[in-house]
Amino acid sequence: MDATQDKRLFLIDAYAMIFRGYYALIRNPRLTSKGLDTSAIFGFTNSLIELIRREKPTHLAVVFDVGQASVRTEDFAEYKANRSETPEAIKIAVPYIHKILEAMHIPILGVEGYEADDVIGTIACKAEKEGYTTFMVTPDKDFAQLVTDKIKIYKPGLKGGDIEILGVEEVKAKYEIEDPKQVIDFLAMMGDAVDNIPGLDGVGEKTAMKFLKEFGNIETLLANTDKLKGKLKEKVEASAERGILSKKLATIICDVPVEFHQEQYDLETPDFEKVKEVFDEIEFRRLYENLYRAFAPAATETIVVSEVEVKQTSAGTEVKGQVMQLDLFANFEELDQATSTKSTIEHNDHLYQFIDNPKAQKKLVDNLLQQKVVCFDTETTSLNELEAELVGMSFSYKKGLAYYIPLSENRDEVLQTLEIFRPFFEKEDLLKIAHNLKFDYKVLQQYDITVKGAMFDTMIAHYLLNPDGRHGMDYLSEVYLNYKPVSIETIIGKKGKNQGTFRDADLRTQTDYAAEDADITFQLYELFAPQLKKENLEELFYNIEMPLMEVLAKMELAGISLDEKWLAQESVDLENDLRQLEAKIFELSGEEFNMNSPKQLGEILFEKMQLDPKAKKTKTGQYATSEDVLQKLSSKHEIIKHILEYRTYQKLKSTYVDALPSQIDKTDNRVHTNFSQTTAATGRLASVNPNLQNIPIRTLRGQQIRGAFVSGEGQKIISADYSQIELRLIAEISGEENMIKAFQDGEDIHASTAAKLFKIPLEEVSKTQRSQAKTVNFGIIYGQGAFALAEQTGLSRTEAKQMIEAYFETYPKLKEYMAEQVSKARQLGYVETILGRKRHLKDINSNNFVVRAHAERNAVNAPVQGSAADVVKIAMIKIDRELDEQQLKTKMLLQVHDELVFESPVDEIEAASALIKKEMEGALKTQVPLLVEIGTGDNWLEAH
DNA sequence: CTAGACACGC
DNA sequence: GACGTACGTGTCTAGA
Repeated sequence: MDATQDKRLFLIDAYAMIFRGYYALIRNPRLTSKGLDTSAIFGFTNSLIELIRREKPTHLAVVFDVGQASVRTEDFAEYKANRSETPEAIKIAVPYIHKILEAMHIPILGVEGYEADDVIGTIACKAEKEGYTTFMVTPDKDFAQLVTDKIKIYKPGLKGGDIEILGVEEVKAKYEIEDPKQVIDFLAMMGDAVDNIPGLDGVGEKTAMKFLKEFGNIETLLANTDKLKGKLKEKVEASAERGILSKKLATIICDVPVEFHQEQYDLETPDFEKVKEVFDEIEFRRLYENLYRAFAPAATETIVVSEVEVKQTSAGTEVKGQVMQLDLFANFEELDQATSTKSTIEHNDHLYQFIDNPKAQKKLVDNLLQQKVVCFDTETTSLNELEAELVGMSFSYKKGLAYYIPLSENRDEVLQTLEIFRPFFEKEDLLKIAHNLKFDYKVLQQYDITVKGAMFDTMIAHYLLNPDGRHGMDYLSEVYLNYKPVSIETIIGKKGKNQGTFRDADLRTQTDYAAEDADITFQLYELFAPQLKKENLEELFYNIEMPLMEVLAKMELAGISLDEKWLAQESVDLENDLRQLEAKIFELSGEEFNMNSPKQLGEILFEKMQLDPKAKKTKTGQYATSEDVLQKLSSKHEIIKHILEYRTYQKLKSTYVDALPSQIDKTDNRVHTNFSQTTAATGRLASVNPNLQNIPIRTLRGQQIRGAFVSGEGQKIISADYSQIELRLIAEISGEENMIKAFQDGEDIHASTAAKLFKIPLEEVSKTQRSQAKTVNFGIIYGQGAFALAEQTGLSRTEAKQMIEAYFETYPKLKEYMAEQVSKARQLGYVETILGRKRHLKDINSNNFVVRAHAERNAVNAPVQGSAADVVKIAMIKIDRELDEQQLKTKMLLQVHDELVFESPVDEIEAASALIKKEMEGALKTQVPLLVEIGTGDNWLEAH
């Protein structure tokens, strides 16, 4: 700003502002520190800083009344007597304010015997001759101060926003007068010129206005009282003296002995250190940051942030920070409310700020659109995306710098604000980072915003880097950034019925939390992105997991319909069956007990009934009563089969029949599961809330529950299943020709395996032999040993061992492959899938047999299970794209590891089925054909 | 409120 | 000689 062109002198009436600040604030909970009421200090200082920030004065001084105003001493006697005692807080405030002003290098003026008004008026007159525009900063509404055309009244608003600036023109217009000095006559008449001095009796605002027009000033009025009538005449004449006194007291004396040396008033940069000392003493935190911002270099909209140095040491990450020079919005006039809120500038490592002004928000978006990489985060009222209402959004594209956009409770207003941000979310070549992006994606989708283009989920990134670990942001921050973020629970309360929502928090708290999340996530991105590249995981990340995230989001939002009527009836039926079984069991055991307690059941079976003298116990000393244990006892007592049946029904009822209806979303009557992309270490998905990946299928009664998953009106369910995908993939990966050939010839793989194992023609394979071969096939996939095999097949240990040997003879490459995986794990510490998904096996060299054996089994299993997961994921992405491309309305609803479930309008079932089968079978180029079995029906059971 | 036992899926 | 298939989630009980 060029001072020679625009010389703006601000003169503050100190006591007036201190009083005003005090009275404005005492209505609020008191600002105290060390037991002192700091309202007056805060009110004044806050207004001062706000003034500097907004107006950028070139010159500034604060004027105090000093001593008795001797010029008016006599007149003051009565005037003062009517004043109430100065509040203690104001007496305390003055010395602190002096200290603050000194530290800020702001001149303190005052002339013995004169009021601040007089001093200001005199200086203003002198400054005018030097070409200044002078602003008298005062909360008073008397315009007697308007001693010259050049002076303006600057009346700061209570909350910083509603300032009022009154110059001559404004005053003339307001009072419809020629000479602004007439205002004092007006005020003297109605008694509003000086505190506690009433004006003329019987004269209010309207009468005063009339008198002003008729007589011009108070003296003329009083000289012509004969023109008045009745009571009014009497009253005015009687109170004439007071009116004159009032005018006299309010008239500014413009010849105070004070010089105006402009250089004395130059606004200088404060001594921040000193100010901070004072602020620290009275515990003003936010004010310091505001002060800092107020003095930030003007006229720049770019971020000037000094770099923060990060040092990795053995003790952890060391962050050395510099002060942020400036934020985005310095000198941005429209930004009324966009004050920075983070109080930790003393840490010098970050700047968090909220922006609630649409113009400023647009500015921010302009800025975001110029970035290549931006991190964002949404804050909502709920973790359930369907219920969640947006409370705010935060953005960060530079470490230590983040913005928070608070959003209205009114949905229409939120939609308006989101329109401003739409270009950001939709920009293709802008990498949008978030932690658990699927959540934000779904929430925004509910507001008609589709996040498009390049995306980066730091949670998924970490999952690929370390699939076994935890991936929560707080955890990652502590581990990788050595920083413990503000816990959400400190804001909204502990989990439970009394937990509030993010909306209940005040804006400053919201800003701190939300901005921090965006900042941290951005920093995690900076760490993880290069690591993904280094570990060759970029392809998997950008081409599989991130696109899959979108597919999953769509599936979850779609949900699936349930036959509630059937479930309700089934609940009743199951309950009846359970009560009958229970009665039977109690009768047989001769005692009533809690059937749902394995502990009680064990005691009944093994102590009271003595069904097995060598009963197995669990590690806690309880009797084991799991299914396999009971199964072996079934011949001993009739009660066992009832118990097993009871258990099955109890499970069906509690987990499915009763639980599922409670998960139905009220708005669309469908259940919306969540597919977790980061929990299964092998690369599989997991389904939660509810888990729709473990809906019964094996037992007849269990199967009926699948029947309750129904298609909507005019639609059918399509279910597509990979046939033996894991076995096919292990054949493929190991290059085992015998197995590959069997698959290529379309043989029944288990029968084929049995034929080879038992060296008999395929046609002669018995049911038992096929079943045994099947068990071995699965055992191989899981790295099972002879002992477990024997247990499952009923063979002896030796027989089982022989069978495994025979198996490896049949499929020699398989044996090789398994050994290779283990040795690869030993050397590299990890194994990987066909797409390079890694699983780290730190226990592979353990001396503990059990631990090591576990790791070895993982070494074999992880690539197989993981590769199968990869293939299904590829298929899902391709199907989603094709459906979109061909504009089909068929929707993917569920994924159950090797099965995909769709809902398809009746008229496109054939097209959709063909498309699905094609994409699934062609997901990966393999020697071994991938076979998909597909079916349709009115519900999931029929489709199978 | 947590750990353990159990049962469902692939 | 040990050793008991992988990966998950949800429900319930018991005990602190």
